[in-house]
Amino acid sequence: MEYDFRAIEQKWRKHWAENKTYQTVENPDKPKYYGLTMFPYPSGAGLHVGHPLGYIASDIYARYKRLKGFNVLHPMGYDSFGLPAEQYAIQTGQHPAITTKANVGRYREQLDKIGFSFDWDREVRTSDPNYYKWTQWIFKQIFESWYNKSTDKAEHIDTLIAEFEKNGNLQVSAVHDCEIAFSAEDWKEFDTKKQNDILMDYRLTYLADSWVNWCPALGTVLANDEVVNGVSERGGHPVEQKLMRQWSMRITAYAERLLQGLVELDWSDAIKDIQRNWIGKSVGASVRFGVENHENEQIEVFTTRPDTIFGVSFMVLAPEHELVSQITTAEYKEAVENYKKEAGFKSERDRMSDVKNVTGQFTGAYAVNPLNNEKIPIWIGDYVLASYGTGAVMAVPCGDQRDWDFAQKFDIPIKNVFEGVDISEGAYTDKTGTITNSDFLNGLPVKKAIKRAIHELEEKGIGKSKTNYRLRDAVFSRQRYWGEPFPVYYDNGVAKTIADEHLPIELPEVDKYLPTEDGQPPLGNATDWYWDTQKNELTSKEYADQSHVHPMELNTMPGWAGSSWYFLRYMDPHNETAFVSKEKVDYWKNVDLYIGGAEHATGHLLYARFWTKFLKDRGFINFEEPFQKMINQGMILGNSAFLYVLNLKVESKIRIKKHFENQKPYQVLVDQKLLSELKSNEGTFNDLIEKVTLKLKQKDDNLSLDNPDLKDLRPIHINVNLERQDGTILLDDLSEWIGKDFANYDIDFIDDQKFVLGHEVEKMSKSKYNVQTPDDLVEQYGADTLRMYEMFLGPLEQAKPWDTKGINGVHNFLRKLWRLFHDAEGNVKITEGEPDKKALKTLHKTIKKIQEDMDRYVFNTAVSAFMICVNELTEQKCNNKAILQDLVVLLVPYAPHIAEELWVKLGNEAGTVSDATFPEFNEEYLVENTFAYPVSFNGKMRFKAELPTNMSKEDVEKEVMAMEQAQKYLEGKTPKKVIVVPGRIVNVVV
RNA sequence: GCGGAUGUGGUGAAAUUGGUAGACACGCUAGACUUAGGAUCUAGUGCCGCGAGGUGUGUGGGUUCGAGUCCCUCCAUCCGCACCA
Repeated sequence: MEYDFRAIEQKWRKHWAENKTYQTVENPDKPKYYGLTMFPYPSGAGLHVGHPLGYIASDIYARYKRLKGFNVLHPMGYDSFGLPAEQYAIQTGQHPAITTKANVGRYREQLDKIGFSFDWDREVRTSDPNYYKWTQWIFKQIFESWYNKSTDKAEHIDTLIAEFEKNGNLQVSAVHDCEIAFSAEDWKEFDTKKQNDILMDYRLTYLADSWVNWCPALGTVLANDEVVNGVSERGGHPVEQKLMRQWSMRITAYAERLLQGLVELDWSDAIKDIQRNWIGKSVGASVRFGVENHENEQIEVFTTRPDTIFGVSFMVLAPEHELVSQITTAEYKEAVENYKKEAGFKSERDRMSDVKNVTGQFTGAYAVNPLNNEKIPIWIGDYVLASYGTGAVMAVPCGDQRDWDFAQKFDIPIKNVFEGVDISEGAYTDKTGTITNSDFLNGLPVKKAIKRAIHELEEKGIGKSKTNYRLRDAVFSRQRYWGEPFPVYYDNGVAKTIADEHLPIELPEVDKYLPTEDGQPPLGNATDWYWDTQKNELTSKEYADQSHVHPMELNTMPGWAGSSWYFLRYMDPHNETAFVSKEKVDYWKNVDLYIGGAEHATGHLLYARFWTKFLKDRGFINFEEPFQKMINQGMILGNSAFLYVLNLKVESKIRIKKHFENQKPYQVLVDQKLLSELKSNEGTFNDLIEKVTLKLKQKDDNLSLDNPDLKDLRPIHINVNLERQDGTILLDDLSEWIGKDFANYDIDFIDDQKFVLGHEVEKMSKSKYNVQTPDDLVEQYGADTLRMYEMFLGPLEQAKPWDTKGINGVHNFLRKLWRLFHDAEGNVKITEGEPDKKALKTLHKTIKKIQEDMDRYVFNTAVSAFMICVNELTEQKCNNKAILQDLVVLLVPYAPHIAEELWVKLGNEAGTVSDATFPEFNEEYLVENTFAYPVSFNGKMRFKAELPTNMSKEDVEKEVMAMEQAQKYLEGKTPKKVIVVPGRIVNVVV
């Protein structure tokens, strides 16, 4: 019997499903292993071959851990709230829940075909009310918390209220936005509204008017990580800054811990660096400068170089800085206003691309350096950002290149505070050297000078040491329908949360998914979107005028809400009384291995860390990093196929109306073969032009080609699934696929009725017609082949082009494996008895290799090791049961279906191989008596010398030098030196 | 500009601690068998050369008996950040 993968795979998938082979139960007697892959957004396009890459690696590792005796949690679910389903709903009126359900069904079908060991009983979907009930609950916990800097953790808001009642906010050290100071007495005097407003400034999620990234095309605000180069990450739509009342998450409270926590994580440096960069910590000082003629005003600046404070020769404020209008003198009013206007017109994108161009405007005002009372001009300039630091810089042209450029452009004097450094050509930005011209800092090296300067500033009460972060609070509101509703209603403008027992607050039905006519989010279309505080239920807007009926929050939560904690829900997915039970989270703890894309570095991966730390602070879980080790799988790129269209402009001698229609380009279809000829040989191109011209003349004598040029060649994507093995596409397939437009192309210049395709590696995408689904490959080769092939492609982390050419090699390997167990007639042929030495060596070499590769998360070379093993056993004609049995177990993680089948053929109970024991490596079988020493002369390998492994260095040297070949390479000379590394190499230096 | 990653045959790649460069596979060449198949088997396959031999891991240099691996220089590609004070 041949290897019938279709029958085998179907049979075992059914067996696993029926017997719940992969159901996971908490078991305190076994060590736990939690392997997780980033759950997918179920898009309408289905899975392509890039998606399963990470899942396969994760599954292999999970199955491996299982063989190693671990109790394995390996779940899967869906990040099922999101924009595409909603956009589709807007277009078609189809409820996103329906689309989502259909897509999830398709994903599940595709995933099921690949033989994953997921425990599907633990599936979660973020759009499921039973799930988002707890997302809402966690939101409430965050709402009811503040960040206490003295304990360095989040605490319940009640502890803050108690403190306010006792001492006001005078002794509170919190991360907050509160701009007023008040005593206990003041607090008690405040009305409820005022108290709530103040608390809002302390809550870890808060409602505030903030500058947000507004994307008109998507009709929603976006978080900073969702904006890339000034346009939306999804769809590439323009984004503008807008002041809006929004929910935000006070992630900045965790900036330092998010930064420090990275140290302990086993993540790639790339991702850690991206997060560090995003958090953007800089240490320095804040200094207050006085303003001449404005005794009551001070300008606070942040600087990382307080040591250069005597080198300050001007000050620059952001155009939006609040003091600008106050301090600008009458003389400069108009110029300043004009500059502000101009700066305001520039989009963020323009400002970014226009870095080189220095602009600014003098305000007429002067600041006073608090250390030497020197008068310095105050400018405004758009290189200073309102949103970073204090929106003002003390400009030190000798030590900062941008300040230097600015001073140069506007002829502002440059003071040098660095000893023996030339600053005539540019600023000196190194943090080394000695400070001079700086009063008490003279003669100090930079580092000491920084400390000394801060000390002095603090002493004089004009500044203090300060740490600044680039990280901003994350906007948490989205003006969309398909997301978690907030469990919040507004009682006379005061945001109040709905009690836990009434959660989840389910998404209301709406008749359309667009914003309302007065510009409110889609939930504004819902009729039953009012909260009745007497009945404790949602009610209709008809009752809106009743005093106990209040409007609900109209925004929904962003996509990252549900994904910030999903890994916890898998532990206890059906719990109705808690988001996860204490016992279960204490057992499973955090994720041991997380596999997913690197593109979530500043989004999901940061937010999930933030929420985890928060949940730890509030005592709900006992760890503060969600993902201990992470591997970022590389993108699988598509291998796009191309044909080319040569557009030749047609010119008519007679310029009368009827000829205009002939003036559209004459299009010649060119394939790769013709293209190379055209490029390499000018004659071919001239030939072609001549022939085309002839054709035109036949049609109408007045027509000719206008400046034919090979540059007017345009590639067109061809569906890669129509490509044949030899890299061509048949005329019929092509014309059918392109459709009626095909008639416009002249194809006479290609022979054979088939077209040679050109290729280019690009991102896999529907629009490039280069998407390949796993389904076809599973159909053609089987899931085991697909699994092994995806691993065989190369290192997991690396981006690599998808190419099915090599898949035969892996498929052949499985067939060869199959033949090891069968005779020529296809009957099972396995012998009992003691295995021979050679076979044992092959097996144990393989065990060692697989073990080592798993330990360092390398999957491609493990596949090679299996191939080598089977090649050797085939050569040895080994069909010994003991050997084959261990081999089958080794193979379970990679090719579970065939392993199950062979396991049964070996006489074992069906369905038990997943819980077999990983074979023990035994060094003994690898011990050899002799070793073939490579003998090099001056580092060049010349020949090999087979010598006993236990031979001493001296004897090896003697033996080798006595050899005939050695004499040949010595050419009669005496060796200067002979290096012998026992069991490794011999190198002769001549 | 700053930070990170990667550069090895025709292709995907391997070389884990400085020790035989190209394992394994695809492709290709030649051959065997054959109820022509997307089957199996044998031999070959980095480049130059008939050959002995030479040469070879992006470039140039260095350390070393020995460098794909370590150090310095430069180049290319990709990713992230970018007037961050």
